[in-house]
Amino acid sequence: MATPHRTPRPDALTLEVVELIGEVVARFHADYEEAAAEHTLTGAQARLLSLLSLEPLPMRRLAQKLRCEPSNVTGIVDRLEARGLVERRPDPADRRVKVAAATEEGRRVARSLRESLRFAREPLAELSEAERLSLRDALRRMLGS
Amino acid sequence: MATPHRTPRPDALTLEVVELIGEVVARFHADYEEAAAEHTLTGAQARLLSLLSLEPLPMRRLAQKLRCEPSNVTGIVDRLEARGLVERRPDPADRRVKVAAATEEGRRVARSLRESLRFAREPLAELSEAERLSLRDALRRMLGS
DNA sequence: TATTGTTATACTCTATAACTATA
DNA sequence: TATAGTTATAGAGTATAACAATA
Repeated sequence: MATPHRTPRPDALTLEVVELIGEVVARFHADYEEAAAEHTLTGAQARLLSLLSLEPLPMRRLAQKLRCEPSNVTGIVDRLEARGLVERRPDPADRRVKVAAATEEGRRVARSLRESLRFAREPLAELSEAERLSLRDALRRMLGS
Repeated sequence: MATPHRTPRPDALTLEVVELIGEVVARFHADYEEAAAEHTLTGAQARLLSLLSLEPLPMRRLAQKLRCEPSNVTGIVDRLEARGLVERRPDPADRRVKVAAATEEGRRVARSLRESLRFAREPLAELSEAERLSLRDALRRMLGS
């Protein structure tokens, strides 16, 4: 066979970058979970609350954004609602829809959560502005945006 | 008060890079979970198996590497062992210790898992070699290595 | 006494399927 | 009929505490 691999085997540089990204991902996640825990939130709760702190969303949309089944969203919103961080509102246009929205307190917690994310400061602080710019451009191109 | 913030508020560029890293993290995770699911593994099982495909490790060390409690490792190894992907070996030097090791089949699955990680190819393929080099350097510095 | 791994327990997240109330 | 949200269910991950075997 002339082409033993359907897709090209990544070169050494690519493999190293993948490895490094894996480490960054692990550190980012650990930081995020830790910051959530400091606010007595689980990671899933923190992610949902962060989304709602930007704009209210129907349950269905939340499930899409969180890449999970709609039935899971019910429980997560239930728990946040029980703590007064989120509320469910009716949608006047479609009475089947429930729009989840962060409360004042919910937005406060989301802001505090965002600011306690050390990842924004520590590892990035190691980089010069030029490095941050080139990092930004590389990430943008990777994400195809 | 002269200094209203204990830590400096990140500038706009830093915030954008954090945002982008968040997206990369999300995509990486989604890819990883999907690749694991294709092998009928959960994310946690895939991570543990990947670790063991490099070298056998005592249960305690596994917990440290996975950043979780040792009691959790018991269950994950149980499930992988039931499928013949991992085995527990005694440690001759300390009879309290059990060393988890990937079986031949486990290493095969780990290799297949690694190769099915699209993240290694698709987003990085968008970058030129020079961009990958500068991305590597930035990531290295962020991780302090 | 301290440490390793396990068990028991309780909670959360997750997907699947069935249900309800709307559309 | 189709859709939005919920409920019921079961499996998996997680932390905590208590335990047995070994150091």
